[in-house]
Amino acid sequence: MQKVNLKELARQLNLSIATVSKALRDSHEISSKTKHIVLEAAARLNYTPNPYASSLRRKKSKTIAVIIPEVADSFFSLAINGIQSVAELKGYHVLIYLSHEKFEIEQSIVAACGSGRVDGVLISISKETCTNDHLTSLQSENIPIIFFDREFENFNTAMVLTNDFECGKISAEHLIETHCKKPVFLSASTSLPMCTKRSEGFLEGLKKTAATTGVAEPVILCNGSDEENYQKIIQLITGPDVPDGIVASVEKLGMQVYLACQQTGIKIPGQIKVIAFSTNDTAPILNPSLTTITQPAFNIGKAAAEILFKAIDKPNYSYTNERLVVPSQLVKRDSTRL
Amino acid sequence: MQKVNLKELARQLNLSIATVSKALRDSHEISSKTKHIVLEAAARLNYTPNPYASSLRRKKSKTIAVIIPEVADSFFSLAINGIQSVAELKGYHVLIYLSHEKFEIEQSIVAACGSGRVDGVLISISKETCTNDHLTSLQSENIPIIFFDREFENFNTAMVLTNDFECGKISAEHLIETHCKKPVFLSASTSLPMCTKRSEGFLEGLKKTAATTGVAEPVILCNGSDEENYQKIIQLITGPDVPDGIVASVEKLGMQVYLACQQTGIKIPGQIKVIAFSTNDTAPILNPSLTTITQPAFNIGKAAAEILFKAIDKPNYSYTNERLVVPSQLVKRDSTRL
DNA sequence: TTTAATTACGAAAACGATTTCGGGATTTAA
DNA sequence: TTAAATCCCGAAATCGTTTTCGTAATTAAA
Repeated sequence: MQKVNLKELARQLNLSIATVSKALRDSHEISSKTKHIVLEAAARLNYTPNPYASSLRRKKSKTIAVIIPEVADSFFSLAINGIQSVAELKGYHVLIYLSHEKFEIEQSIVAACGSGRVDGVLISISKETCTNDHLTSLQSENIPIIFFDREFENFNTAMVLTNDFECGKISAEHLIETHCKKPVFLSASTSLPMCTKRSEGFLEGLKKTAATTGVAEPVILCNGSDEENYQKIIQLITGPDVPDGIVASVEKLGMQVYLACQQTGIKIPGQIKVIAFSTNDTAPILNPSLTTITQPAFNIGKAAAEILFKAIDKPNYSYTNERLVVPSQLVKRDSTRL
Repeated sequence: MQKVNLKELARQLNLSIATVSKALRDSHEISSKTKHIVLEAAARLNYTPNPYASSLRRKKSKTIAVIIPEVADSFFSLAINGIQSVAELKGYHVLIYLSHEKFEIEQSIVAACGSGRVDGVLISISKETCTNDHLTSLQSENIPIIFFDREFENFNTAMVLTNDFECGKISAEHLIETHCKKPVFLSASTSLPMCTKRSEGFLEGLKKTAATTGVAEPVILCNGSDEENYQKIIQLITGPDVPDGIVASVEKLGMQVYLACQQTGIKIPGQIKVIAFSTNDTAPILNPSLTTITQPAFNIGKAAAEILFKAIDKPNYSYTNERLVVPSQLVKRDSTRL
């Protein structure tokens, strides 16, 4: 019960390989009578075409790659779901790769996507990524690449992002509304546009307040290890210039702010108000419930995949200029209650 | 800058295709001088072998499939990380498939894994799965299948699980210790051994209490949609026979219990104590912090992948008898505080 | 010196599918 | 009745590798 291929199928049916192949693909060259016979035999013998032989000949792998930094974040879990939902419909297979935020790993992954392994790539670049040679070389093989969530600036390709700058601004404004005098922004990276846009938006939002208020350095970089970031947060909230409002640029930093406040006995929102960019559905039942900027992770993944398949399906379609912004939403909860 | 294959490489070097191929694979048949020349040219021309041609010839895809119900759950996110960590080391590619808990989808996914597409499969079966024909037929193609987290009983293959029964028992005992008189267990399924073992363990743990205490029906089935389950929980905690302790068999049910209590104003742990099987790292900062049975999701994924690669690497190795139990841990927090 | 063994390479056959092309048999048009 | 068109099907090339096998050239053994 194995290894029944076209040759064997053809032998049993006393037909040529060519005929059987064409019958299976419903070619007009084959009579419907023959088609029926072939399909019946194929089902009976449990024939499944060898995907690699097919890919080799057709130069189509029916496979896409998704390259993300980690899968631990709930954002990427949801995004994968979105991607899968459209890949499924198109009958495509999905390879998942993790760069672990390392540029070298990302490079080798991208290289492995060449030579026809995949028909297209969805990528959220790593924090370390500083050149785009690997992406360029893939694109020169005519393999479409789409950015989602995290883009690489100055590389011309389609991307699906959220309104990072605006959300940074909104977060600052919301803190000001709730009477924060000294809000700070915890930035996860200085290289990711996703992150810098959020922090720039935050600073923009801050301009509404008098210049005399605020802390000396409203943007605090937390791009170390989990432990380092945690210590930095502890120092921040127990230090001399303690803020009364914190915006966490990524989910994990938000969690760490909560842990740090819990550990040090600092009250949210009494002493410090907190907003986090997060898609975690536990936000409403946190202690206290967490005000979030909720990204449409599923839809971002879905939209990116849809653009990718448009690019795959029509090779002459100029996909590289597509820019889609799916807006996030501020969901006010108790962590910023007055 | 594309499509440089062996033939082109050989032409430029004035060597035969066979020689170039062998040189690249470091065959002993080729002189080291020639090898150097070939390797240099390959690097210079950015040659990457076509994986599908290679797979076709070698009958090895260097790819494994991971089939899970959903990726939304944090358990599976972590498990994927564990799997990836070993696949990376082995130079394998990872295809992710989602069954959405549907048997039909699972069937077609498993079928697609045949005919050499993957060298092995890691699967956590869907709730609906009631026969194993699809798995049998894959195994008859000599493709190893390993269960992780969720097994299918009576199908003889390797599996990596956690100590579900024991943890069910522990959860009951812990509730009794904290003076619960009427604990209940929310079961996500009656078909998944993972779930039934937990509930059986729970009932076993309950035996320590006098038979007169307890609710009429201590195991409550919540296998509907999110909304249906939520309504069921609301009814439970506002009904006539309200429990004073709840064990949620899966993460999501735990979240819904919290939401329901929040909505109805019922106090945790004052009126109801809660334990959830969960790997969500927000447990410590929930309102109140949540007592969990924490599964070693990463290690389960990792261990399953390691067994799979043992099976792949040595085809005569009888992997099907491997049973690995990676124990979970009860982490006591405020939701079961006295 | 002759024979045997070793070294280094190339020709060609796979792997399993798709597709082009050609040609009998049948039907239609002239 | 003959020419042309249509319908079905098969032979063979092809995709890009890997691998077996054969064979010159060189080296070692006799």
